[in-house]
Amino acid sequence: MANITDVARVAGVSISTVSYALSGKRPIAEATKTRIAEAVHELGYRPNAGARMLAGSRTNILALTAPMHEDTHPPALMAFVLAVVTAARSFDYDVLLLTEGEATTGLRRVASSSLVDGIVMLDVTTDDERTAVVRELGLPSVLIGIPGDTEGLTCVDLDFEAAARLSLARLVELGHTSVGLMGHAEQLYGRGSNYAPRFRDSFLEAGGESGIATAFHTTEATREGVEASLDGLRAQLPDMTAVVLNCNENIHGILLEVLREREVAVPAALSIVSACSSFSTEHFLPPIDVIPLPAQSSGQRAVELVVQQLAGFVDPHVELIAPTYQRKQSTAPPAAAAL
Amino acid sequence: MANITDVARVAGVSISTVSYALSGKRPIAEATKTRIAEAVHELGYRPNAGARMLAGSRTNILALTAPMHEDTHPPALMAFVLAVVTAARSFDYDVLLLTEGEATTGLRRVASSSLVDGIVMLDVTTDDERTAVVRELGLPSVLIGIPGDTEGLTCVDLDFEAAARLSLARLVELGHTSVGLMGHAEQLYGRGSNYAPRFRDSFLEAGGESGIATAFHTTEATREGVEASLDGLRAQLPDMTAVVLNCNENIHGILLEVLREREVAVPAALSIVSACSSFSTEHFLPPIDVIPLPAQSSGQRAVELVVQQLAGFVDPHVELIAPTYQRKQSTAPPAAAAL
DNA sequence: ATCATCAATCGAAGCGCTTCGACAATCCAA
DNA sequence: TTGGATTGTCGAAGCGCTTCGATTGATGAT
Repeated sequence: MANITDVARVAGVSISTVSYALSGKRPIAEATKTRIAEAVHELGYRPNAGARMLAGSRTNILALTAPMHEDTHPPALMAFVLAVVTAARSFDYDVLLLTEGEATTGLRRVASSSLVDGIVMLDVTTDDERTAVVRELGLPSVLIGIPGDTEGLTCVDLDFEAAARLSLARLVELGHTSVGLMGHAEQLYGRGSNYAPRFRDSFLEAGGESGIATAFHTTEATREGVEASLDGLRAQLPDMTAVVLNCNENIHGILLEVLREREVAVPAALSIVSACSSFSTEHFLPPIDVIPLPAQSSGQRAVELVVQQLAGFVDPHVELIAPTYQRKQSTAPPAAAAL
Repeated sequence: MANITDVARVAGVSISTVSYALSGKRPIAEATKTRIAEAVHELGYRPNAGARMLAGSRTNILALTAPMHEDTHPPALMAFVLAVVTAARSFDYDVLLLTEGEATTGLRRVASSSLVDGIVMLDVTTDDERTAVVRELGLPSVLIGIPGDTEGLTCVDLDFEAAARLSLARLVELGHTSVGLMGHAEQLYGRGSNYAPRFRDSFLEAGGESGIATAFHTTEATREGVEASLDGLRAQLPDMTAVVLNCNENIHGILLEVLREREVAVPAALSIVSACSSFSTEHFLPPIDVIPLPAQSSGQRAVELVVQQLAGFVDPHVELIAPTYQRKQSTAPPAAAAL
C-alpha cells in the first residue's frame, strides 16, 4: 500500500508539499498539484486512516448510537440510520454503529479512545441515560429526538406539536368538526419516548382552541385493539367523520381492513390522516394522506449540526423540523357537508 | 486525555512495560501489572485508537456492508446488523456501517485507507458486485448469504435446502400428504437474492422424493395476492392440508385473516409452518410453527470467521447453518387422518 | 533602491502507540 | 558450578501523517 512518501518521490516533491496539496491548507503551484494528483492516481494512494487520526486529531468518524427496544419500529430506525450514514458520507465522515447494551459504555469507549469526532443519537427517550454521558464527554453531539432535559444539548426532531395541529387543521379546512386520534399502544404514553404524548396533547389542545370535538384512544396492534380503539373513539364522538392516526404501520392496515368489513367507505364516510409515520402510505387502499416522519431531513440536519460543532462553536439548541402534509386519497369533506 | 506516557510515569515504569502489561505479549511481574492497572484506573487511560492503528496495523474495526433495496425486509436487516454488532463487540471490534450507494467504493475506501481489519457482508445477491471487490482487496471477509460464485469466499447462511426439507418432513410426520408452498413475490425469484429459489427447488424436490404432493405459488403482499396464492395452491392440490410459508411477515397476517374469514381452522383444517422468517411468529393467532432465520447465529458465526481469518489462515468455504424447527400451535395431523 | 508581503516549498518535530533487540537477574538441568 | 532458558524491564526505532517554522524568490508599495 503506497504511502505519502511514495507519492512525494514520484511527484518529485517533499511529503509536506503532498500533504498541503491534498489538504489545500497552504498554497501550492498548479503544476505541482497536477503532478501530485497524477502520482496519487498512479499509485492508488489513500492516506492511512490511523496516521491521519494520530497526527491530525481528526478521525472523520461519527458514532451513531441506535438502541433497539421492544417498541422500536425497525423500519423507522433503519430509515434514520440510513439517513445519518448517507448524510455523514456527504461530509466525508464514516459511521461507527453503537447499539443497545453498549449504549453508555460504548460512547465512553469510542470517545475516550478518540475513535470518533462526534455523536449522533437516535431514538432518544425522555430520561435517556445517554444524555448524561454526552454532556460529560463534551464531544460534538446531536440528538434526534428530544429528552426531558435538553440543557446543554443540541436536538433535532419533527415538530410534533405542529404536526398535530397541522393534521387537525387540514381536516377542519375540509369541514370536519369531530375528529378522533388513534394513538400508539398504551405503554408508549407511560414511559420512554415522548413524541407520542407530545402529539396527543397538542392535538387535543388544538381541538379545544378551535372548537372542534376531539378524542384520543390508545391502540394495540391487533384486530381487537384496533376495533376497541375505533369504537372507543366513536363512543366519545358519535359524529366522528375523521380520524388521525399517530400509530405504527400495522395498525393502519388493520384499520382499513376493519373499515372495509364494516362498509365504512374511506374517505366518503371517514377521512383518515396518518401523522408522523416513518413508512410509505402509498400502498394502502386508498393511499393515505400523511405527515411523514422526516427521517432523511432529520438525519441530514443532525449530521450538519455535528459538523458545524466540529468546525466551530454552536450554541446548544433544539431545532424542530416543520411538518409537511402530503395529500393522497384518504380525506374528503365530511358526508354531512357533502350532502 | 491521559496517554501511555502518563501511565508509565505514574506506575514508575517505561512505556513499553505498560504496553506489554496491557497487551500481555510479554511476561510482566504481577506486582508491576497491578501498579500499572492502578495507574490506568486512576488516570482513566484509554489507548488512543489512531496511534494503535498506526503502530499496530490493527484497527479493531470491521466494515459491515448492509445494502437496502426495495425488497429488503427492514426488520430482518436490522436483526442481522444487530447480531453482527453484538458479536463484533464480544471480540472487541467496532463496526463501521457502509450502506448502498457506497457499496463498492466504500469498501475500497475503508480497506485501502486501512480503516478496517475485515468485512462482513449482508444481504448478498446472486451476482453481487461487492464479491469482486472483496476478492480483490484480499481482506478477511465473510458473506452472510451465498452469491452465485463462491470461489475464494467465505460464506455463512442458513441451510435453506435443509430448511425446506425439514419443514416438509415435519408435516409428513404428522401425516400430511399434500403440502403447498406460499413463496415470496414473483420478482424475488427472477433476480437478486437466491435463497428464495433455493428453498423452492429443495421443497419441490423433497416432495418428489418422498411421494408427497407439493405445489408452489408466488405471493404478493396484498390481500388479493394472498388469496390468489392460496387459491392457486388449492387448484393444484385439491387435498392440500398444510401450507409452508416462505415469505414475509405481512403475508402471514393476511393469510390468517383470510383463513379466519373463510372459516378454515388452523391447525384443524390447515396446518401452517413458517420457514426462514426473521420475525417472531409468537404473536399470531395461533402462534405459528417456525424454522427461524438465524440472524443471531449467522452474525455471530460470520464475525467469528473474520476474527479467525485475522488470527491466521482460514480456507475459504461455505458454512451452512442447520435449521431448527420450533413447534408452536399451527400444526396438527390432517383432518382426514384425525378422523 | 528598500523593505515588508506573499507564494511555494522543504525539513523536522511530534502525535501515541507497538515491537524489536538488549540486558540483567533468576532459574534449573547437566 | 556452569551455561542455556526464561523472566522482567528498558530504550529506541518506527508506523504515516500533519503542521510549524524557515527559506527562497518574486511582487509591490514607498
